[in-house]
Amino acid sequence: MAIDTKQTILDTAERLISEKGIDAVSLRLITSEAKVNLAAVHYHFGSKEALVEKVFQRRITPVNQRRLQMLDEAEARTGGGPLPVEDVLRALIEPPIRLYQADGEGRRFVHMCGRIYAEQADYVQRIFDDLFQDIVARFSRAFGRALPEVPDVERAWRVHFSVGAMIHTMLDSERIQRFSNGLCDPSDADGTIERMVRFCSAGLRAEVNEAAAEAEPKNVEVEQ
Amino acid sequence: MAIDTKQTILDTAERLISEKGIDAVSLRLITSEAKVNLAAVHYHFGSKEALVEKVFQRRITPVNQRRLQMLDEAEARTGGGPLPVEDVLRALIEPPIRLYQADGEGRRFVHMCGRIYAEQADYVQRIFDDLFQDIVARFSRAFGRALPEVPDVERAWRVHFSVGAMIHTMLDSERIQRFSNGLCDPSDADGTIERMVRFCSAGLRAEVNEAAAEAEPKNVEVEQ
DNA sequence: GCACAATTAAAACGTCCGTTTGAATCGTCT
DNA sequence: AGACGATTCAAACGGACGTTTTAATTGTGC
Repeated sequence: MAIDTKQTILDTAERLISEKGIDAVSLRLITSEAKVNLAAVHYHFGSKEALVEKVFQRRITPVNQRRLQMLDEAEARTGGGPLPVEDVLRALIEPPIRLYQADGEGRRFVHMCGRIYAEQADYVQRIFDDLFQDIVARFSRAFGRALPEVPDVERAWRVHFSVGAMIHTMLDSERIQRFSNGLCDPSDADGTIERMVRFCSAGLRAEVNEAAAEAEPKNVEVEQ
Repeated sequence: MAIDTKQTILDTAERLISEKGIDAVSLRLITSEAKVNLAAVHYHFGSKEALVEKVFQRRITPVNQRRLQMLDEAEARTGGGPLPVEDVLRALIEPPIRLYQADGEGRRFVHMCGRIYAEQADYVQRIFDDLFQDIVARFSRAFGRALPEVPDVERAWRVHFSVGAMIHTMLDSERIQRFSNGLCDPSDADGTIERMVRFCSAGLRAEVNEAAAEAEPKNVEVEQ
């Protein structure tokens, strides 16, 4: 049946890509493990690129929807008052990390997400940027509201660092277990989320280094 | 002349890998841009893997030496007293980031470093782990000395987050320029370093969430 | 039950890859 | 000058890849 073939390909591709990366996984490997014909990928998806996009989009869409929903809820909770930066961070971090704990499927996706973010191929970058355009815009504004006392430049850098901590944890959650001699348990989603929120909120709210801030005001062209 | 060929291959490979990633760069591309014969790679290096290792090792070795040297200096400065976490962070972060500002070569290497760290192939992971074994050990101890009040588990997580911020900045330094509409200048090494140190030190020193810390003490097997 | 579209199947296509081969060339020393 | 190791070169090898083609099979509406 068609739907089963399509689903099986998607599931198998997701699993293999999350384990090995996009380049290292051939269509022949995917189709042989999925027990479907090699040509089925092109029949159902058109190309490997389109398959990769579908695999990624299928999972990231609900994650990003949940992110926006949590941000909406956080903003609704505050009314017009100050927006706690912890809430913004949680909205950004919790949906993907929570998946890691959920089941094997979720864990696979989180790995794949990190892998894809780190991927260098142009078409992957394009897929990524397309799917994250709204998220970037909404969260940039939210962090601005949550941290009005932090200058724009500093805030942009610190959000960048926070995203780095998140991506790195998603991509490399096993490495921390190895490097910490098993002390840290990356499958503890609640703990991971709370620790990351704690770490990033402290970093985001740190006092601004005045010396560095004053050294900055050379005119910077704002593009686009 | 032999040395020139070898150097040219190394330089060209470094440039191309930093731009496109390992998998996306073929030996044919490297040798054609370097204007040397295809077989020269195998003559001088033995294999593509060995070339990649050499390319990476050539640059990372002095970086890691400088890191250890800065850590030594920081520890010498304190005598037996408390070790400022900012000094440890600076020893970790400054050597690679400083390269970014230095010249085109350095910038290329920093990109490549981020790319390689994110690479999924097994042999790349092996190269990386080999070259970083000492660094991991020394810095783990240094962070322990600098943050005795932070429990081991929390500190391991926070160092992991800090490394994530660093890797992400090394890998994706252009993305912050784009996302911040040109506000942030990744070629300002001093600013980048100070901001990252500020961010990470605040995160590393944040108060430990007691609820999370108390939820933790299930017995965790320490492997190896 | 038949016609027709949707799907699956097997095989081949052309391309690019890392690697190897064997001869030609270069540099250096006697 | 001649010999010999070091290096360069053109060419080919075998394999893997994404994609395409063409035929067989299946499912569905009349």
